[in-house]
Amino acid sequence: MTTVGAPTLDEVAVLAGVSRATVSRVVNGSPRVSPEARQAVQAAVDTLRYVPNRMARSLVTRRTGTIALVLSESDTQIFSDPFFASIVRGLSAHLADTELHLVLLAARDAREQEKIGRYVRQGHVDGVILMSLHGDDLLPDILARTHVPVVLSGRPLDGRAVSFVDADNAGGARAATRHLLDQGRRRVATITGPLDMVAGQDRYAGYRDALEGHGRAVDADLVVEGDFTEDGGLRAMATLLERAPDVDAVFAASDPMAVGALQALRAAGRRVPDDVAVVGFDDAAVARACDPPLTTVAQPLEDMTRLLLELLLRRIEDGDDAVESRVCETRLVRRASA
Amino acid sequence: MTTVGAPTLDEVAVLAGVSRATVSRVVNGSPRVSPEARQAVQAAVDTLRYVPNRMARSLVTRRTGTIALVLSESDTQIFSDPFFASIVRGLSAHLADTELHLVLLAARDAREQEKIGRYVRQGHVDGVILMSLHGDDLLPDILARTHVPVVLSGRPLDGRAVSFVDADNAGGARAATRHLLDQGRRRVATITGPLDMVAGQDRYAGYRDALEGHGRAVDADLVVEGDFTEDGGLRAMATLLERAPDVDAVFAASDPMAVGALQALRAAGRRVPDDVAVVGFDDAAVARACDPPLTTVAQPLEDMTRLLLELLLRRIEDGDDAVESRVCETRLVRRASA
DNA sequence: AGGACTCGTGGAAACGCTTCCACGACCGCT
DNA sequence: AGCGGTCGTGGAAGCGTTTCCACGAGTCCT
Repeated sequence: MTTVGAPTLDEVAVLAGVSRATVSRVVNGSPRVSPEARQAVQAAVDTLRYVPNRMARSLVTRRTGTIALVLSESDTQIFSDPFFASIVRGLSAHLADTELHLVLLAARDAREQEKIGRYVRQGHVDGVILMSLHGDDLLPDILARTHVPVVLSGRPLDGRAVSFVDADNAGGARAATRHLLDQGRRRVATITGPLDMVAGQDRYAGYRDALEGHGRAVDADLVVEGDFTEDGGLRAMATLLERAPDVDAVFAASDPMAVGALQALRAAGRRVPDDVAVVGFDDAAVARACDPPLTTVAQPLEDMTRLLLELLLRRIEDGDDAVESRVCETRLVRRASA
Repeated sequence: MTTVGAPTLDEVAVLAGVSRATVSRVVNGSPRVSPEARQAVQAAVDTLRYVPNRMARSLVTRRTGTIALVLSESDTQIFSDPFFASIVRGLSAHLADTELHLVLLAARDAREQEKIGRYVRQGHVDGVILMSLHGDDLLPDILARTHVPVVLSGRPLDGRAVSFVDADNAGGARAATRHLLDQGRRRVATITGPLDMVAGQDRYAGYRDALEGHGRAVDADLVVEGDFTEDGGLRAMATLLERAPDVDAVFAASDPMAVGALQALRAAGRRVPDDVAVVGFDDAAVARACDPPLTTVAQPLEDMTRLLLELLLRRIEDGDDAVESRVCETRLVRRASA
């Protein structure tokens, strides 16, 4: 028994003068161990710097102690979205005092998605949280075949039966648009998200709802599709100003796009909110920092990440396939831009 | 032998009418298998949808087939840095046709860093690539104790003996600054990166070098510390304009900061490059897209990620502790901003 | 024709852990 | 005093692989 590699349970057992079984019990915090034995084992663990071998443990427990957040985005662009960063932060925070680890997996194309599928099927993780689904996304199907619990961040596009947690995107967009209409704005435009994404669709639907609720028709000139990025927002606003110079309000489906719109408006010499009112979505940090500060729609990120984890962990624990989902209320945050 | 869980080697063996050993051999592509046996096994694998259990395999091979990219950044802010996204993209691309998986691990505080240390020590990964080190970073020490191969993206701050791959930051900054001086600019400022990061320090050092090479002293009024973000760049440029209204050139240590500077300059009514020339660093996508397009310093990302992987994989294969490092040349890309 | 190969194959040990089961020792009760 | 309990403990089986070793059947040489 040389001490070349990492120390094993046996070595600890020998040093502590007990059996492997007892060491295992101590390491796993079983109550059925005498104080003396426990202490001897602890000492041995410390002097040997023993760390259980995860592979060996997983082989018998069928648990890895890690869950994956998988991002399926053609571009690596998603990284720059503050919403994504918030989700990561929220999940990490909730996991902080558990022994569950969070790993991020990114797939840019179909090949990488297949690779992630293999990774999951091979048993590297206990469950996965899936984010950012475009219309043509293969991952839900790939993962469904793995029999590993999955919960989506965001409603699935095709209404399939999976667990998910989402914000009330339509409701938030409706509130935002209504806020603009209630101010007496006559030409309320929108910069939508990508319309092959649910969040893009739902926020656009909310915009339409609000308009129709005020007895207005949707004017195609006032709708431009964006891509959730600041740069996309800038370009979209420029297009809008060209197509409809009389625009006096705009609902951008994300804060970065709203910030981009702000820049385009400044470049065009329009004052915000006097000439054009702007509302964003997400209540990202940038919404507070920009000039003027953005009126925006806040999502309860704390709650959403907690629910995401609750749903996933319950499915992992119980091993059932019950699908369950939650939709969280949004809140309009009024600042200077509208 | 019920088929409740995932199928095992045994089940495949029985179905194919061979032994476990043979199945293992064909699954692992050993040449010492007869064509008939191979075919029978393949068929069985296909009908059973057999996927080897990674835990069991790792237990004996001591390999997990995954490497980690760990990000140690107090903020989740690093996600929004295009340089980070490029590294991820490069690594994924190089790994695409291997069976090695890349997972991302993020640590925001000391506690999460310890947790990552445990994750690694438990044997979840074969090696780690460590990114974005601040001065007070604990991770190199934590990881050193795990005996898992580590290579740093970026020179270590304290000159410790570890493998790393870095761009010639000082050289790039020197070239950028020289480019400005050679145009006859008299008041060349810099917006530095965080000075507790190596990239921040080295790029600042290159700026000083170039200045001194031209027989100029560094003017403290012309040096403002930024944080690599666009917003930080905007604020820094504003400070610069206030402290030194006669500034006629600025070297920003990252493209996002340069873009921020561009905005501040536009807001202040300065023309670029006529009144003030601007040079960035990284040659991010945004450098091409902004107005005017940025002159910037390109790093050979393709090479850097390839080297990162080469160094790491060699250490994994050979199991040696040889430290080795590479510094890659940068290249000045001239566009309209300077 | 017989020995020395190579080649494909299967049995079995090993990887490091958890957990079932059995077994003594001790307790408090009747 | 004897009996049923609880409690702490150790032995051993088992998780799904890989891989060493041995073995029989060919093949090729002298």
